[in-house]
Amino acid sequence: MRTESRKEEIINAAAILFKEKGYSAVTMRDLARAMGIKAASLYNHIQSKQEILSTIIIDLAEEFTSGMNQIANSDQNTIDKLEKIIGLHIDVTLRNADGLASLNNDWMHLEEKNLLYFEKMRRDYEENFRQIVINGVHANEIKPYNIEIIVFSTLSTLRTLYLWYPNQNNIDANILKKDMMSVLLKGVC
Amino acid sequence: MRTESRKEEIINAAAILFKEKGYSAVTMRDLARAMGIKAASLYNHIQSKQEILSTIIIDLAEEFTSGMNQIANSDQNTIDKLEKIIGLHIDVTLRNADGLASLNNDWMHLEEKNLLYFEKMRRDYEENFRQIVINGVHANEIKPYNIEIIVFSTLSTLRTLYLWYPNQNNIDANILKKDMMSVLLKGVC
DNA sequence: TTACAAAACTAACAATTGTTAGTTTTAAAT
DNA sequence: ATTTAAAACTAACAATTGTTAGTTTTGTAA
Repeated sequence: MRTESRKEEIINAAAILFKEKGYSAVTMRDLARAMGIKAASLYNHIQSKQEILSTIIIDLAEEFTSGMNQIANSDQNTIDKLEKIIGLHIDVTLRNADGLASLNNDWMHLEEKNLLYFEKMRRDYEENFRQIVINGVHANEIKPYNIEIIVFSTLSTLRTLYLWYPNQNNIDANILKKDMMSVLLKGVC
Repeated sequence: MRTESRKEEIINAAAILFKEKGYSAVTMRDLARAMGIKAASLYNHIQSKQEILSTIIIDLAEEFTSGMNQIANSDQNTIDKLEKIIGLHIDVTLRNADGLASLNNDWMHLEEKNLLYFEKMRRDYEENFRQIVINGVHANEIKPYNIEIIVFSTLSTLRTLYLWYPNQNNIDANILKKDMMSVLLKGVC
């Protein structure tokens, strides 16, 4: 197993702290304390607090972008695509739940350039999702409810997984995927 | 129409700023600038930055608590109760979407006493919700999926309404309630 | 043992933070 | 016109912020 570099250790520790209190409330001295070193020592490994944030968020956003593009460009039916999207969110959540907190709550603290890049990726992701739902309605695979409400309610659940899943002990990822499909698509009553 | 006091104006302005950047990233000078006065002048109306945050969050949490208690103690069937809960979230979101951002993202910055009070209200709210779902399953009104997944996916959507609803121009509240019921309960395919 | 790079340290900085004290302005009631 | 309370102001504070400069320690390869 690949041992993580000191820089990666710092970024992971930062993600945990950012999850607990948000980017702005975490000081470099907090982060240093969590690493067992002094704040100035962090700068042997990272360039700035901002670099930590953008690494966490942009890496995750690119992961979602890449995953979504593959799914959207595939020739599966709507239900299969939605299943793949749910799987994507569950996989990313399992691998990096802490980072997802920053992506969801601290993206607005990215500096200009990365902020624009992030916002474009998020817009594109949502647009891909919306098109899949629209196609599903046209193909009679999805009920003709208000598109925006379907997109919003589904995405809001998937985006919030990071808050919930780490607290559920031993729900197997595959069982979760199956149940999440049922609840999100087939309804509960 | 009741004119709002200067203190209420400050709290409303603060809620908007907290929504945009989070509690920790908003300075008293930011807030003063938004009000068109100097930072020190704010203290003629409020006691502290912390008081602003706790007013925003605790008022909203008590509103949810009171609404949920009425619903949980009523003798309606499960579906009607869920409909009332959805209505509660939509009503609160319509009235104070900005404040809900703080409730969702900045509750951890409450000081000890209010933090414990808030966490208890949130626990009780969730437990009430869970019991309603459990009773619904027993009464065969709700499909016997994993309870935690039903509770999580529904609540995550309702909690995130504040991000989405203000951006939808003129979706009537009653239509939204009806569609949200359909999507959350009857499924989309 | 020496050499060297990685990674820690101490000390300090300029800027920003929430907040206080004391004073002046504004506007309505007498 | 005078009084009074509300609401603004200026000036300053002590603490905390992200970050830099320069130095010392640590561990590994030659």
